[in-house]
Amino acid sequence: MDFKAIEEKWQQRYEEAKVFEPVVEPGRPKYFINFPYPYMNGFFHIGRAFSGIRAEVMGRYKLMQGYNTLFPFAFHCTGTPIVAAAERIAEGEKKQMDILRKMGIPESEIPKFADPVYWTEFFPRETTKDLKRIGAAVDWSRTFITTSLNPCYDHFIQWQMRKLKAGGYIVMGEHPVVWCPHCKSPVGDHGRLEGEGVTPEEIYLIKFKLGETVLPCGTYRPETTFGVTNLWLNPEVTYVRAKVNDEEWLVTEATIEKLKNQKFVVQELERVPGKAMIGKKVLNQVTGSMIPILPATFVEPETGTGVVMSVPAHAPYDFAALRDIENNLQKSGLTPDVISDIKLIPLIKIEGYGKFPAKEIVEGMNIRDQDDPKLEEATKEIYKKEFHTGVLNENTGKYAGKKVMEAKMELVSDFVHEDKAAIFYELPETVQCRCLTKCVVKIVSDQWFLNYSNPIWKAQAHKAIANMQLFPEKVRRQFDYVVDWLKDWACTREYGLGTELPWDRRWVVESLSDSTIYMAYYTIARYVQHPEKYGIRPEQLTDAFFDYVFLSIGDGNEVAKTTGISRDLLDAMKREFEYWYPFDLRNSGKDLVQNHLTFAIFNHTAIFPEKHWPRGMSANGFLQLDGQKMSTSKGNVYTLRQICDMYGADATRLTLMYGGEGLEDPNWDSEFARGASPKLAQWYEFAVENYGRGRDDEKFIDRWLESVATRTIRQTKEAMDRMEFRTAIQRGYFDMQRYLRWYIRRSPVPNKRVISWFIEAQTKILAPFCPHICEEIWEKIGGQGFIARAAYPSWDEAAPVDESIEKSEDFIRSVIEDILEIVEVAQLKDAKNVNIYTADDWKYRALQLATGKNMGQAMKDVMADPEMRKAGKEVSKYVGKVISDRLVPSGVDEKAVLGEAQDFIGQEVGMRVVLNPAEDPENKRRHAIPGRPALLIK
RNA sequence: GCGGGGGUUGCCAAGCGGUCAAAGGCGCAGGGCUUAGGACCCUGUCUCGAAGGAGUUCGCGAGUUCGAUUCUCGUCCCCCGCACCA
Repeated sequence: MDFKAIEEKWQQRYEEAKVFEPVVEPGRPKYFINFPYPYMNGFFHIGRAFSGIRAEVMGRYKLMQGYNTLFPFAFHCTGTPIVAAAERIAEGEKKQMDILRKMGIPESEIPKFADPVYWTEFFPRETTKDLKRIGAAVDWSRTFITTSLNPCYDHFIQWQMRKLKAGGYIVMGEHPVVWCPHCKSPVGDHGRLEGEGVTPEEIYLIKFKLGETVLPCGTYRPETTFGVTNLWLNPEVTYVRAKVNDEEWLVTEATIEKLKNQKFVVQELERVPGKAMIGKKVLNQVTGSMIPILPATFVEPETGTGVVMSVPAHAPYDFAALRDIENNLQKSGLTPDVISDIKLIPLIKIEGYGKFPAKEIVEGMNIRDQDDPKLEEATKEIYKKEFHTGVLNENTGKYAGKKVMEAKMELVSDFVHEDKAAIFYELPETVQCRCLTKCVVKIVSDQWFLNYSNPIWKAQAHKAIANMQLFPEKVRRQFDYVVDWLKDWACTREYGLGTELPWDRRWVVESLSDSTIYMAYYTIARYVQHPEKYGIRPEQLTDAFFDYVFLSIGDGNEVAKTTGISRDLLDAMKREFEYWYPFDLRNSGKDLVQNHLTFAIFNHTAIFPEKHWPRGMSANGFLQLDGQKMSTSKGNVYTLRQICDMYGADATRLTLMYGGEGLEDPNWDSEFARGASPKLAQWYEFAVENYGRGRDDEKFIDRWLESVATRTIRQTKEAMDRMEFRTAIQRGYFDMQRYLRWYIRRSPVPNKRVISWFIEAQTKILAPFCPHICEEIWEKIGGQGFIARAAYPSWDEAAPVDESIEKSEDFIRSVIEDILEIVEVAQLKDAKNVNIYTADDWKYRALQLATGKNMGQAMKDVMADPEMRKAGKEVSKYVGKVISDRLVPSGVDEKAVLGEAQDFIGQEVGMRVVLNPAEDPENKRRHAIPGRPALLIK
């Protein structure tokens, strides 16, 4: 079977007939589904294709449900990666060129990628091809790219930003970033050689005082200020006395640059060798005590401020260093009295440790000195325990009795307000820029933020979520959590492709911020993106235009006049928006719940009235490849194009959708993919061969097939409604096929009406998953139009599932299985004859009377029947079994069913079947119970 | 660490108080389709079993219950996110 030819044939027909380019049809219910446009720095990845095709399958399903369905698609080009990659190509960087080579870009084409604009042309074009190739039911008349390269979209984003600003949703502020001092720009993950995922962490500078000089000690644990016994300075390091804001600080040289980057005003005064400070006494402003400065070699000048406070009761490093001094007082050059005053000060109680946890762990782990690497582990252990389970002691004043976790922020805020501490940012690990420079933390000011921390806005977002349909329902918690957790989002960048911030042209709108309400743009894209048809020029897309079309603000005639767009065209767009909006569902990978999808919710509530807020969101896991996580290092990353070449469109789609559902990571099963085409080919052949053929008389088994298929279609539809596509394929394909196989076994010549009905239903169920082959079948069996637009299978509510028929069939199956098992176990391969004895009538009656009751009541009711009393002992034995095994009557007329299926059973087991013969040589009949006839095999 | 999602028989995966040795798919084994078969159909696929049965299983450890894969608690492991970025 030539799948490729079939796929191309139908893709062409789809395009010619504009099957997926819906137009406004007033009165007809619509369904608008979409998918976050992919970023165009490469081909469409198979993992992303999984999420995209889920949306597309849902769209196709809704179309078959009768909805006027819109599934548009666009391409994201905003941000730095494309620009950065193009620059690297321009520089001839091998690594970047290899990436393109690996994608299959011919050598001669590579130089073109030195221009970022080329990326934005090439990849959207190629991705479009790939999506058409997979049969994606996309309305391509609405496609576009982002950034100023698309002036119409650019105007739309400018309108959006002005709208948000006018609404008070955009504020100015500052925030810490990872910064490259050489490139003079923030360095995101993709711009780093080292330090992926590292972000600035807040640390606290506790101010100790030596006269008027402040010694700021960097710490993650401000609560331990209550237990400081001394400070540590590295005697081998040079310190600097400097004017910092209005105070005089003492810090290491390396700290000076860091302070400057973090908005401290710094003026260096003089250099001081660390050694000179040893032995001096400083004031702990929090406790009021005077403590000495002691020497420690573990103090690194690059970390924190190079000034460290010592809490030997709770910090293993401090305890070890202090012990080192005691052990070798001479070397430290200190007098004994300095040391003798130092007493460990406990301030946190935790379970499993005594008063001095640091002492215990250092001694317990046999840590030799302050340079012992085991200290790292000890510190982590104590920190974790104390932070999560620790309670502050009475010597912590107003914080006493509180948990460390809870008291920490309160105490920081108090210290800072009392000028006893300052907030500072530090990188917990080294970050190296691609230019080889070591990165630092910089506080960027004049930065524009989307004010997601605004509680009123958060409340709106919660409200929107509460009214949304979510798949799977489990993500609701996550959405609500994210809304609460989200802080202000820096929505502008200094660098990269995008839309200039309309009121401050230095900035470009950041790439997640230009992607929040663009689904609205899809509704009018078929007009504004096609000047050749409608003659709309970008400059005509004024704020008044968008206000009118999207928000019904302003007078149509006035807007037509000022924009120069005809009133008719204007209103056509307005109608289009009002018909399609809000969107019904947006599907993506689960990673976008925490940012993009939630941003979309926020921004919709800010700009649109409630009736246009999103109706639904859905999320799915990340595609694994044959159980392996996809990653470049494993070399198992595939593009949609590659997979499609290997397996074909329908097989790829079916395999993807059978890969999994819910939030768990789905799996691409190559074995399944390999077997998919033959399976589909087989269905094609069966359908075409059997449709409209068969006998006319109706048998028991025909009703059985109708019954099980009806039930299964219903289950399939329910799964489809919830986007549970794996379940839908399980029920709607594999279960259906299993039933069909049994049906054919029972009745090699099918009933004409039933088999034709079944073939139609099965093909339609498969159609959203494997559209091409299903179109082909549909055509061959004389279906009207495209199966893509045919009505999804339904069932006759009046002739519902017939349980007794299904149970009867199960009964036959179980009898056959029992016979085969006996033959197997008793090694009766040569048996020729099987006698089947159904249970005595009284057992059916006893079952009827006893079922669902307790033993006493059951016996009473059964024995009330005089007939029963005759059988006495046997009756009580059977009733006992009914109760303990919770048996229930099946309602199957066993004699009749076996009579009907006698020949079939005989044929299946290869024996002559005799039903209820008078003779019973081995006295088997008495073992028979309802649902379980006795058997004698000879 | 925090928030969320998970750990089921060779693999993928359903089940979420009794009907469960646990659906389905894949893989594997045997048989059939009177040549072949990467097609298709049957059968089997935890262990034992010369009559349809019995036993041991659902990350690990406790508990609730007449009864737990399903509920509670503890514990270990895996995935996603923790931001300024696509």
